[in-house]
Amino acid sequence: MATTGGAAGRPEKRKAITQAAMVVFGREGYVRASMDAIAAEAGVSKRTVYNHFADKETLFLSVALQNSAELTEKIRELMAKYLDRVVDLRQDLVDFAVERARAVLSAGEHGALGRAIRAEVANIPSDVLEAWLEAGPIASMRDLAAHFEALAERGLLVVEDAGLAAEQYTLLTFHGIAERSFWGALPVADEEVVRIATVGVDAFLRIHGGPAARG
Amino acid sequence: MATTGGAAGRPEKRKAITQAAMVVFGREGYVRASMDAIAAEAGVSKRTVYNHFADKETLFLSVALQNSAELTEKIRELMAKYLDRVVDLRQDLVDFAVERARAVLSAGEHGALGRAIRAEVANIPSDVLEAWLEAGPIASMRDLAAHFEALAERGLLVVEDAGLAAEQYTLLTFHGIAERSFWGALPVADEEVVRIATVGVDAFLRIHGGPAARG
DNA sequence: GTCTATACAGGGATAGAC
DNA sequence: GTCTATCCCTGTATAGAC
Repeated sequence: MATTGGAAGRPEKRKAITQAAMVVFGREGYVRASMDAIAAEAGVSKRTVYNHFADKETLFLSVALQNSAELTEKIRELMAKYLDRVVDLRQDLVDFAVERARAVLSAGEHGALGRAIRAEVANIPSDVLEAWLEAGPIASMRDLAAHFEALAERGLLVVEDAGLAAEQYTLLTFHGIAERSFWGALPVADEEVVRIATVGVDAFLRIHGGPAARG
Repeated sequence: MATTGGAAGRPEKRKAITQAAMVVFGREGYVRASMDAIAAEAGVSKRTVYNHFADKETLFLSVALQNSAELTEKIRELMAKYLDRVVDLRQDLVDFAVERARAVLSAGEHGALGRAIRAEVANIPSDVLEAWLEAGPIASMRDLAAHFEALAERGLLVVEDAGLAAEQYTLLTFHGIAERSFWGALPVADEEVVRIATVGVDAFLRIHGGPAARG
């Protein structure tokens, strides 16, 4: 399977194509999405799509990697906003959980494409899948672990293994929401998202809450 | 979308068709799977398949419901084995988590079809989806909650809300494994499954462990 | 010289006809 | 149980337009 896209043509067209591919792949899934529909969504001719990307699979893998990098960056910003200068740990952990769920599971380009990628995992070449994991979920988990380590140094958390704490926080908050919505395929009420995040954070703090967080 | 299958024809043929459909839908996913492949796998003619099921979608939804009921029953048996007469709570919770993950995420008929269903969630009519949830994940969660309530009465667990405890146990043990394997699409080493389950149970017991479980 | 528009070849799918 | 009508998709080719 080829994994690189061509480089010819105008860059603004290329951007329109990748953007359209995210929308259509996200909406229809890989198999159902047609190159005709992507070309139409991008407002370019199909020939132009094939001028930039060798074939359907190359286009898909390309936008998958791009999407995972963008999403990691977005989550990084959310961590900077909520976890860099923590004053109310519980509230900040809840807010971060809610906003992360919104970002990752949004019906918009990010969440929908992520679902399409997960559905195709068995058909993605392993080197590309590893690159996707590394640029996406693994990178975010590392970022979160680093923040938890900093919080532990302030006595707000007690963690032997910050990576493990990051995974448990993610399971208890994010995955509860992801499962309920089938990774964004079905809508979940906002109050429900907040409720799951709050309950999850409380459970997390029972495991890893530090002395400085009590009282 | 039709949701009922026809009733004509020999029952053993019908069973061969549903079995084959689980295998092929599980292996290929809904869109890629062809009715030809299902007929061949079942060892019947395609006409026979259409004689029992109106169309591809009807067949898929039918086996989805059947699969979820079977899986719920299997998990029920696992609970009876590990959670009915608990002597070593931690060990039994770990064993149940490992066996449940094996059952649900198995590469065989059960896990693979579950992945196909999850990938198609957005295209499944909501009444069928609700029936699937009710016969599957929701039923299992209720069963688990009932067991946790019994364990709480023995002082082995402390739970205000047994349903919540069941969900947190599931998140901390099962979903950690499900996520790592993309719901069974990728293999996960047996030791890794045991490790995740053990760490998850320890975290769960920090939240909900009762006085009778300590020492 | 890249883009649009369109048409076309080749393959495979569903669903129904015989 | 085979055979086939009809449709759709991928990827290429052939025109002309800015």
